[in-house]
Amino acid sequence: MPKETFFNLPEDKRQRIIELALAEFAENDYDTASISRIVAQAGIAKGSFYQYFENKEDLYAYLLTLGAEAKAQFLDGNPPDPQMGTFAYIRWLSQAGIAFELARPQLSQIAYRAVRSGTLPAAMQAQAKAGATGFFRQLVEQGQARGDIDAELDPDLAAFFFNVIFNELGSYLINRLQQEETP
Amino acid sequence: MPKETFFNLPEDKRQRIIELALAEFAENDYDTASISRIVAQAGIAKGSFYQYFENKEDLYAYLLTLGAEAKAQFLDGNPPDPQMGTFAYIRWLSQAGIAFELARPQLSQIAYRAVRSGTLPAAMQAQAKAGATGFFRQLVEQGQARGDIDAELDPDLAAFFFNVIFNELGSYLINRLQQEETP
DNA sequence: CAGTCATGTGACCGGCTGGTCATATAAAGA
DNA sequence: TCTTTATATGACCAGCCGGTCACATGACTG
Repeated sequence: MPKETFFNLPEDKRQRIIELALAEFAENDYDTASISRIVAQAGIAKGSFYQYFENKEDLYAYLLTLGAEAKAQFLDGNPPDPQMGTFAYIRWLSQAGIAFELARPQLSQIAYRAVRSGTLPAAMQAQAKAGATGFFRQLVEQGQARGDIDAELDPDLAAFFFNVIFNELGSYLINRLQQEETP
Repeated sequence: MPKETFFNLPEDKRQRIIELALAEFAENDYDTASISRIVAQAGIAKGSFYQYFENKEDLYAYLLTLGAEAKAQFLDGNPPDPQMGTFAYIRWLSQAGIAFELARPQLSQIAYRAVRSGTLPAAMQAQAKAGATGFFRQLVEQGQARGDIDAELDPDLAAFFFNVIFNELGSYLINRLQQEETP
C-alpha cells in the first residue's frame, strides 16, 4: 500500500502520478517499467516517489488493486440476470469483460500482463494465476452441478480453456479493431 | 547468424555454449536473459562471445532457427497420413506438437516466449506472430474449401483460436503433469 | 520568534547490462 | 626465423536501474 503521504497529496498531483504510472506499466512489463521515467515525466524528484510508495512492487500492487476495484465496480453497473444459465452467464461475462477493456484499456493491459508475463514478483504471479483459474474452475463445477456442462469434462482443463480464451480474446479484438481502423 | 569463428570451434565447446544459451533463454525472457551469465557459466571470456556472435539478438535468432529446424525434423519423423481430413490433421498436429514439447522442452519454451513475450526486438516479434497465425489461417481456409469447416466462420478469428489453444495447451499440460508428479 | 513536523529534492550508491578493444597467445606458412 | 592469421582475454565503457540520504523548504504551533 502507498504511504499516507501519497494520500495527503493534492488530488490533481496524485491523479497525474497515477495516470503516468498506469501508462508506464501498460506499455512495459514489470521489469522494463521504469520508476525513473515515471518521476521524470511527472516532474517530481526520485526521492519524492519513495515518500509515496515503499518501492516499485508497492506501486505495482496498488495499480492492480485499482484495476480490480474498477472492474468490480464496472460489473456491478451492468449486473447479469440472476436466472440465466451457465452459458448465458459466460456470454455475459465475456461481453462485459470486452466492454471493460474498451473502457479502461490501460487497467486491462496491466492485469493482462500480470497473468501473462512471467517476469513479475513470484508471489504476485502465483496469486494472479490461482485467482483466475480458480474462478473458472468454480464456474465449471457449478455448471456441472446444474447439468449445464457435461459431468465427464475435466473441470481443471475446462477452466484452463475458458481462462485462455478470456485472456487472449480481448487483446485480439482490440488489435484487430485497430488494424481495421488504419488499413 | 553466428560468425564463422563459432562454427570453427571444437564440437564439444560449441555444444556447451549452445546448451547454456538454451537454458538461459528458456528460463528468462529476452531482456532478462544475460550474456554475462552465459559466458560466466561457459567459462569463456565476454570478448570471446562477441567473436562468435554479432550481438545478443544474433544469438537469440540462432536459437530460434535451431528450434524451427528441430521441430521440422521431428515432424518429418512422424509424418501424417496424407489422406486425413482437416480435423484429423489438427489432432495429429496437436499430438505431435505436445510430443515435441516433451522431447525438447527448452526449445519449445524459447519459441513459446517468442510469440508470447512482447519484450523482444520488434521485427522478430511481428515475424513470429505473422508466421503462426498465417499458418492457421491457411489451414482454416483449406478446411473451408474442402467443406470440413463451416464456410461462414471468420478465418482470421478461427485461426486466432487455434493459435491460442496450441500456444497455451502445451505449457498447461506440462505444468499439470509436474504438479501431479509432486503433489 | 523558535521549534516541530510533513514534504520535497537530487546527487549519489552499488549493481547490473550489452558491448568494445588493446593486448596476448599460438599455430601456420614463407 | 619472421610474419601473418585466427582466436582468447578481461579490464573497461556508457547507460540504465531501484533505492537511499543528508539536507532544504515551508507551514503550522506554542
